[in-house]
Amino acid sequence: MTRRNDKRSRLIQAAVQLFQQQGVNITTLANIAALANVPLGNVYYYFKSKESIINAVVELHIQHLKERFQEWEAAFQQGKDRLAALIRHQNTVSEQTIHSGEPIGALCQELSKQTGKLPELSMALMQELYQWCQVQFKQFGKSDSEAGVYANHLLSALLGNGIVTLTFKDSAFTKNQTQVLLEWLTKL
Amino acid sequence: MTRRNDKRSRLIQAAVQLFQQQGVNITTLANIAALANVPLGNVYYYFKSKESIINAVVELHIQHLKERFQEWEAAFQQGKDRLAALIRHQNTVSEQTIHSGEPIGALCQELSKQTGKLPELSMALMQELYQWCQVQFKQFGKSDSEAGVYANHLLSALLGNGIVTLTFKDSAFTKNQTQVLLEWLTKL
DNA sequence: GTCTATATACAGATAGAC
DNA sequence: GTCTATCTGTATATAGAC
Repeated sequence: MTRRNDKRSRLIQAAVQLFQQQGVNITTLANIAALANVPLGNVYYYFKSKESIINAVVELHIQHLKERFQEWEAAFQQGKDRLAALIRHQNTVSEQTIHSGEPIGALCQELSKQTGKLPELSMALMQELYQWCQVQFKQFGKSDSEAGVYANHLLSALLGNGIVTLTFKDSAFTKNQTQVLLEWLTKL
Repeated sequence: MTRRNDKRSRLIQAAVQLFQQQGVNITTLANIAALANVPLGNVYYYFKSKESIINAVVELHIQHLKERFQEWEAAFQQGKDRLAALIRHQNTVSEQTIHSGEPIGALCQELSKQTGKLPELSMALMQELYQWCQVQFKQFGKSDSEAGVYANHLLSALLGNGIVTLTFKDSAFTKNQTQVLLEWLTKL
């Protein structure tokens, strides 16, 4: 790993964190540079614009999703169990959700309202999540369209719960929603 | 209605619209003033800061919610039917959701990450929605805690579906989620 | 009450020394 | 490759003429 990549990835890491905590629009390049311990002017050696940092952040989220999906695919044979892992994962990060909300939902909401290529990018991120869920539902016998409806319902519930938990600043909203979704999943 | 209130309410209306379409952080006072046909400098005769406009916008949302709730309470005797009206309402504005998302969820997500009094304000808005749902669930026999869990699930599903529909820019996600929620409600 | 002009602050982005 | 200094644009907010 070169020194170049080291600073670059530190900047991306810092951006991921700040976008999540404060939102994309509020976060300045100065914020990111400061958290990454990189001088402001140097940022432009690694990224040509703020938008290109956003791009890199979304790509990283997609990569992290893929890694997590691979873990669950290796750990669980059944689609139901894999989806249960996704639901439980939400619960394990509930304390973080209190302060920053659900990262992917918040990011997509913000980027979808932007101009330029950002909306498409956020669609790709959401698609990653949606398709994986859909595949898991199909794995245990649901049809294409059923699986789509269920994936939509599951994602909506998870992302929306991020908003509720963040707004009320109370992880109890995540905890009881987790139970409801696990019961729903079991009965499918 | 005095001329003063006329301009003031035009500014609030414009802010409601722009906050919904673009988000709070991106929207400038110049945007709001232009849409309301009020010179920029004049805005400060009616509002002492951007934050006070945000305040007024949230208050208006709360007022609109109360009005809608009163209509549904008058139109339907049963809590179940009232909640069904809330679910169907989401479907009637689905075309708007494609472009701007679900207004209250988006607003709360943004304001909850801000500093100052805005997070409390967004909590009050969400609380309005949450409590009304909870009351309706109790109306048809659910206990306090059951009603809380159901209200949480319903709100999460509705607000989260706003993110999914906005990101994919496809109202089909709202339509099939509406069906799922109505069936879920019927079986409770 | 209304509006123009402007002060102030800070954002994204660049030039160029080292 | 790295960093300082700075340009340029634009946001919030104010001063003050009318």
